[in-house]
Amino acid sequence: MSNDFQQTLITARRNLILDAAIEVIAQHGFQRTSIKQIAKHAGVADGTIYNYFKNKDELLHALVKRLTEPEAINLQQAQQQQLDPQVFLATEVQEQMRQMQSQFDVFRAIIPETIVDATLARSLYDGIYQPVFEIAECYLKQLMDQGKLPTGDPRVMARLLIAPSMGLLLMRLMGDDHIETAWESYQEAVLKTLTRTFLGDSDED
Amino acid sequence: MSNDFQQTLITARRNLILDAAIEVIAQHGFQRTSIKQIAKHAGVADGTIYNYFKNKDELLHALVKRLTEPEAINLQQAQQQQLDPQVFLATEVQEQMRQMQSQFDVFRAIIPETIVDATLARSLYDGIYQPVFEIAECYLKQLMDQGKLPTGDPRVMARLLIAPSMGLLLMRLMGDDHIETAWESYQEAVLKTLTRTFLGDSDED
Amino acid sequence: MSNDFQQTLITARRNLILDAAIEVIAQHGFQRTSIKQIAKHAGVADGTIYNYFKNKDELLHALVKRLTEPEAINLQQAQQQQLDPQVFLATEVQEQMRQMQSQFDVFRAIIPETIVDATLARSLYDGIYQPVFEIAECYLKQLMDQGKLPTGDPRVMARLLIAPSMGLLLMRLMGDDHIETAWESYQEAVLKTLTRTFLGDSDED
Amino acid sequence: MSNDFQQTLITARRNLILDAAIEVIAQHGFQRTSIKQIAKHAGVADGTIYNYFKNKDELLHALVKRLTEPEAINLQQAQQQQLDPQVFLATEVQEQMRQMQSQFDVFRAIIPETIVDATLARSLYDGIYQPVFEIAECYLKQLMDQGKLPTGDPRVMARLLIAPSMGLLLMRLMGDDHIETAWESYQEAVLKTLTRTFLGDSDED
DNA sequence: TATGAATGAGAATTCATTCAT
DNA sequence: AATGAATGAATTCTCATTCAT
Repeated sequence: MSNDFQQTLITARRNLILDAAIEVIAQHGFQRTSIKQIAKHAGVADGTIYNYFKNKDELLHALVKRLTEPEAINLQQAQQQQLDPQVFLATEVQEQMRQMQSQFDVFRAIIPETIVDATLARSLYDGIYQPVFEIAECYLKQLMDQGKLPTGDPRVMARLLIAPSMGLLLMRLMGDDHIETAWESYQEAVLKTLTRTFLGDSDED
Repeated sequence: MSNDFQQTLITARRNLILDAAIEVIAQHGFQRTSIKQIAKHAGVADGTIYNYFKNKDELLHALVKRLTEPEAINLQQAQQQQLDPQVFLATEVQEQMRQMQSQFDVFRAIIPETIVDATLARSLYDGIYQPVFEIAECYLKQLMDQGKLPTGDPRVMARLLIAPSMGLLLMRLMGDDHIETAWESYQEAVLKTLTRTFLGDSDED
Repeated sequence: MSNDFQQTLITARRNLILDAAIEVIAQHGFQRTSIKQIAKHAGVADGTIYNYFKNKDELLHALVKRLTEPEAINLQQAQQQQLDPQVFLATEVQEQMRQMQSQFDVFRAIIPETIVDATLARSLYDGIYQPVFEIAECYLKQLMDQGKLPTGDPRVMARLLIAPSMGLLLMRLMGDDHIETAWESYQEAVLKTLTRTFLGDSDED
Repeated sequence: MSNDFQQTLITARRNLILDAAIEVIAQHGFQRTSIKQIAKHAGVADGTIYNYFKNKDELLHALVKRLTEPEAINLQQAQQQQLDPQVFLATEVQEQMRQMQSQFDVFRAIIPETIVDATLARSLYDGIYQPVFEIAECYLKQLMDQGKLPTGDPRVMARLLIAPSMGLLLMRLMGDDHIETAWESYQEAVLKTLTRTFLGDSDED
């Protein structure tokens, strides 16, 4: 009883620290952010952070984990339904870009380290992109088999499906103001181009 | 005379250090790479590096500068010629991806810091992407005016032109093996999809 | 009544903690052992330890105290009896070495700190060695007066009486396997040499 | 040339740091002594110490090494000469106790950690005591074979040879003032008792 | 009384930078 | 110009101790 409550408190505090960490790290970068800064921002003592995370690196891994875990659900649903190609594409892309938008600071905090630390990269990759690839590859194969798509390497095509949004993310991370400001327009635009690319010259406005 | 020779020597040594820096930084990341490591890899003493660069950060800026300066040439050429749209696209994309391939380690070294340091990002952006955007935007406007392209925001479209290769770069940086291995196939594939997107269902090889 | 019972409980728990402390400290050394480790080993919470000991150092002093207090009895007995020299020697040495054997972990826990902390050293010295010295000095003087022993400084001789067993203890603490394994043989051997030294070329079994 | 000189300087500074370390550590104990204290005492910056020793523990190992290396010479000599038993004993004991006296602070610094850290103990043991034991055991066997000594386990006897001086060292480490003050008398006294023990009721003063 | 999360002082260690040679 | 030892600020992390529950 009190145990459950305790657990809730602990989880809450853990998340508090993670949220604080995201903000500061997104601003200054992981390596340039000290535990002291994170602690101060979270309103706790330095040592407290070590009650929740084994070390500074673990904090980053926890960020990746928190990012990858709950979102997975959305994908599973997409997988189970036998979707109309158009809907499939839309769902997939929208979901990707919606997450990039809502979790932008997390990506900003994580991605630079991800490029530098293979373990972290693998963690993020396995958590977010691998599943998408698998679904996409599977789906694309179906389309090819049904003759709705010209034959090609599904691995390549799956990656091309993700590439535009990833590219926009990277450019935004590198400070592209227009992408930052007009993210939603890009969301639409990407969907449009992908539709055209993968489903032929479709009829749209 | 002796002065010129001196200058050449100095430039050579500077580049020696930069090349060493790229290798080590690409492997371990900028923050995790110490001046000592770079110096050792370059075969000079720690202090020597400070004869060529004001401080560690300057080294990174020098990398960006060296990356942006000579390559600009390729773009200028593209700009001056009144190109056939198909050729324009091909040239642009190929050039982008060729550079990403040949300078991969530089990108690996630079980009994580770029995401974290706005000044650096600006430097890279202004040096590499802004010019491309300007040319592309300008070119796309022409196409629209000529009715060869449906109307749309040229800023968005220009960025969509770059996005796929940027996305592939990011995924490769994050350790995607297939992209690393089959970069050339992706180069072709990107060109194909962009052609289809921007120039309609074109005739492919 | 309930008070007495309470007191017993408290003493029991105190000893529980001390016993746990001995085990962990003997294994890792006092400074390298954290309160957390001791608490865990004792099956109590960190804070609980502070209900029984003012601070970490007090725990060590308590160990010394517990070691010195009850054992004193054995000495008193030795003192009161007018012993045959041979028996005196035997009793004294056996008792020393028996205690070293049975309380080895305590010595292992205490002695390193004892060397470093004068107060602690004094505590142990006054509790264990001083009394022995006093008895021994007194006894040796008697023997000299009776001409049974060549004249000499009783302080020196008393210390020489203890030195061999102390030396063996130290060597064992430093990891001498043979001494650890064959402690009993050493007990005999020490007795034999001391007999020869202090009581002349005696008749041995 | 300049290289040799450099090397000398480096060795000198290393020894400067070691000497400073001995003084401070002997006073407060290794764990309670911070690198800062040692650096201050040595008149160098904190970081400088890490130019000479990989970490704090290495400093301790260096102390042991410096203690064990040069002294070994004395033993080798003893080994090669076919000594008169009396002379052998005297040399051995004197050497031991002379070293304990002259290097007392080193022992004070080292021994507590030695008890707590098996690796360190092994290092000291192998460096100082093992050689003595080997020589002594070998020598004692000879004596036994020649019938000059009653038969017994040479391992035990060798250790009994060392035990008294070790015991005195320990007692002195634990703050025994008389031993500290009258070390030389103890040196003589130990020799006398060992002579009596191992060589029979010898004729002396 | 017992608990164990929070605290923050203090320790070891790293490393960019300087500067005497 | 090149060197590399010295520096000390800054960082991560530990852990004795406290205190609200």
